Amino acid sequence: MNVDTGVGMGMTIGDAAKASGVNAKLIRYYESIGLIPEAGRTASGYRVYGPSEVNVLRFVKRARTLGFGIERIQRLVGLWQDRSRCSSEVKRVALEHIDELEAKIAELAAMRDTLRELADACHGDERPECPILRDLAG
Amino acid sequence: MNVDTGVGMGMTIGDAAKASGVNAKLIRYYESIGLIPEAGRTASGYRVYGPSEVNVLRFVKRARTLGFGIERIQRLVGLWQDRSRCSSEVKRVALEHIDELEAKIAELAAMRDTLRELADACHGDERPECPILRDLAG
DNA sequence: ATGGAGCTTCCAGCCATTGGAAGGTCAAGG
DNA sequence: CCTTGACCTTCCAATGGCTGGAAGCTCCAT
Repeated sequence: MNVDTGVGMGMTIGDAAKASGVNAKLIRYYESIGLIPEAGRTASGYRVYGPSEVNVLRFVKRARTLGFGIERIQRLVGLWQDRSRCSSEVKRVALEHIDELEAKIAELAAMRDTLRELADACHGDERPECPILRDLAG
Repeated sequence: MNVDTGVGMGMTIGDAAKASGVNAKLIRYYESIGLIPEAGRTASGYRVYGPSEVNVLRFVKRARTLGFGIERIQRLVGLWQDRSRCSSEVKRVALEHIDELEAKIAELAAMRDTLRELADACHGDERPECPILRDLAG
């Protein structure tokens, strides 16, 4: 492969996957939903990636690791590539996400706390009597 | 409606929904995936529910509220209706779920902590410089 | 020339739900 | 008796963020 795009060596989707940590299937998916722009193609139809596309993929990967949803990542990529951005906009996106994380954490922690209490009260032996089931049965 | 099933009044799916807190659509779905047994039917094909079916629905609802997945709820319902169960089995199911909740909470909390640090370091003003984007860009 | 690795597209499934369309049924009011 | 409208039925599609597989094409080394 190694198609010369004029600004450096082009890599296949597999190479871009290795370089970015985003697997090939997912790269195609991201392209299909418009999260990343359509990749260039060789004459035979293979997608071609350069260093800057790989950087975008790495950015997306890191953002996903932090739990951002696709839509927000789209906004973040847009801001990242906008030299006249305000950091306040970026911060707002981050704070929104933090709020959602907090809400989810609180929800899960409430479940855990309730269950912990019920499990602590359960003898966990061969007898049928069980506070967990008593609670679930209302 | 009010079909006499011989053990009390039968209710429609809408009444069962109101009585259990599980909406009609979801009741049908639960039946379709085998979480709950197939409901009886009137001559004209309407599903019929009695008090014990409503109790199962309430049990399922409560278990979902505690975050249990469908498969585990199936096990819990089975144990609930098994008079020769061991409470240790119920407890094991609960503890498995607690472990998963803990893992998820830890994952989300790690995201939140990282983001909080980045957001705290971000000026959030009209300038483009932003630690959040710097982090994401690697 | 052949083999196999890698590329292409498309389709389907995961989880637990929700929404909608198209059509049948029931009870109340005129 | 007939209409209205609330309810019921089934089926199909979408959500988010992937993952897997099938069928077919291309590239490169042997």
